[in-house]
Amino acid sequence: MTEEELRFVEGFKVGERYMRAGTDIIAENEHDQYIYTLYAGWAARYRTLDDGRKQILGILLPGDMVGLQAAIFHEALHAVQAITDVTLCVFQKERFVELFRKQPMLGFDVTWLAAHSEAIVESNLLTVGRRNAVERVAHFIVSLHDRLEALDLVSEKTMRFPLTQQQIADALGLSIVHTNKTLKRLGERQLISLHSRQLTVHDRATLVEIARYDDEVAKVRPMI
Amino acid sequence: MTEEELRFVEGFKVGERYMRAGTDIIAENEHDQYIYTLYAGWAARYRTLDDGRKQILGILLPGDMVGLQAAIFHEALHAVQAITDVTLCVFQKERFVELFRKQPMLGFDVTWLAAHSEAIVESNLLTVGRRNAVERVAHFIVSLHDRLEALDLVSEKTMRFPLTQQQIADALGLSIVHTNKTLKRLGERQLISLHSRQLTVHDRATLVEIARYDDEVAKVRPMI
DNA sequence: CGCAGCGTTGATATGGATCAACAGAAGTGG
DNA sequence: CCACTTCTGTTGATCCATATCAACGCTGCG
Repeated sequence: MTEEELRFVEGFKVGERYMRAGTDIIAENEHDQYIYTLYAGWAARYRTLDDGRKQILGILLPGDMVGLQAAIFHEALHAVQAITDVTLCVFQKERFVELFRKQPMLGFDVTWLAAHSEAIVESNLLTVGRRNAVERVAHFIVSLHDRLEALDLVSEKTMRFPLTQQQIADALGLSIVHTNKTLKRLGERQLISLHSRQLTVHDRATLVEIARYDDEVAKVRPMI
Repeated sequence: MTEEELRFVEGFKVGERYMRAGTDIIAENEHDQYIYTLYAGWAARYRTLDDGRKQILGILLPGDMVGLQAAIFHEALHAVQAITDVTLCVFQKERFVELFRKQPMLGFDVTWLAAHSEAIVESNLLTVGRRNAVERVAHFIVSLHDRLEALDLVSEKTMRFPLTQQQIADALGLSIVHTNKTLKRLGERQLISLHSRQLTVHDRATLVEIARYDDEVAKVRPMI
């Protein structure tokens, strides 16, 4: 990022915001005037059916952008919920178009992020559409593991893992009971252990094999 | 679109390309030097597991962009297959970055398209993760119906519908047999009829209700 | 004529949902 | 400090939506 771009982004920034676990950062169909970047904590994008069924579309980790869709369409088609307490960098939405005009290469980076986020959703769609329960859970864990590792949030194969089993179930299109049993089976096979919000991946290789995990999404990312 | 932008896009265009039904326009992990716009015909983006299970991520209709991901990541994470015979407008990929630099607002439109395409995938993820078979088929049909209507490709509630049942099954994460039985049931209920690649939607309202269809994706779109 | 691709239909199997009950942990108010 | 509630996780029993298997029919084509 050039110095000029950096200065531009700084000027773009309004401040920071702190939100409690469980609250909605963005509600479905809402349009607020800000875009965010997740600075610390975990969040989840999700959509719901009117009878309450819920599907988590993707997990957001530090560095991810929140509210791009809302910025482009003037209202979000999905909601975003804080999974843990969360701190966000806040940017002004009105100046979003300005970014494309004045710093075209930053505009390109935004497109990069949009495409990247689509790639993750696609990957989740493949999982939910065509993998069985064990494969789904294995895939989910490996892919989160790798993302966290890239952020240097894994040490000794162990990471913070603040998701409830209900949330895992909603991400994978499974019932909570079956999710529980599947997790337990992976534990019995010594592939993972999960206690008090700490996850250890003992045997990534076997998980990859079970999940038919295909590395997939590029690791390089623009700084924004 | 300003005249200047129009001229730019024209200069960007390399030519046209015609492809037969069934061929891959873009293969998984391939990187070719072009980006396309679907000018006529239907196509499908899909991903596969190594044992052959296949998930269709989205149906592409005339006007949709093909290969954006490939342009941004230098290789595609999904493949794109022509469902019918297809004609494509071909653009040069190397000049893609140039577009952002010289015509920032076209860059914004590209981001718009990326976000739009993500919204469709998200919608499909919700479908596959949380709707049952009837709901899935109903949702799939209504949403295609509406997209085709916006393109003025529906007359008398009837449209060309070139998908095989295998393809519908792969889009919805169902088996082909169950897809067949579900379609049949919708037919018996007088909601649709589907014969020789022609689909008639007799009762959109009931389908919407079954699917809990939520209009969702914006209809305005930039010209590109 | 024979084959290949697609659709159709019934019989059977099963993965995962649903139901029900309970256990532990953490918070809350008295 | 103790009841009480709420949230999350655990486990077994049962049910059912969907997958799988197996045949067959139709159509178009070389």
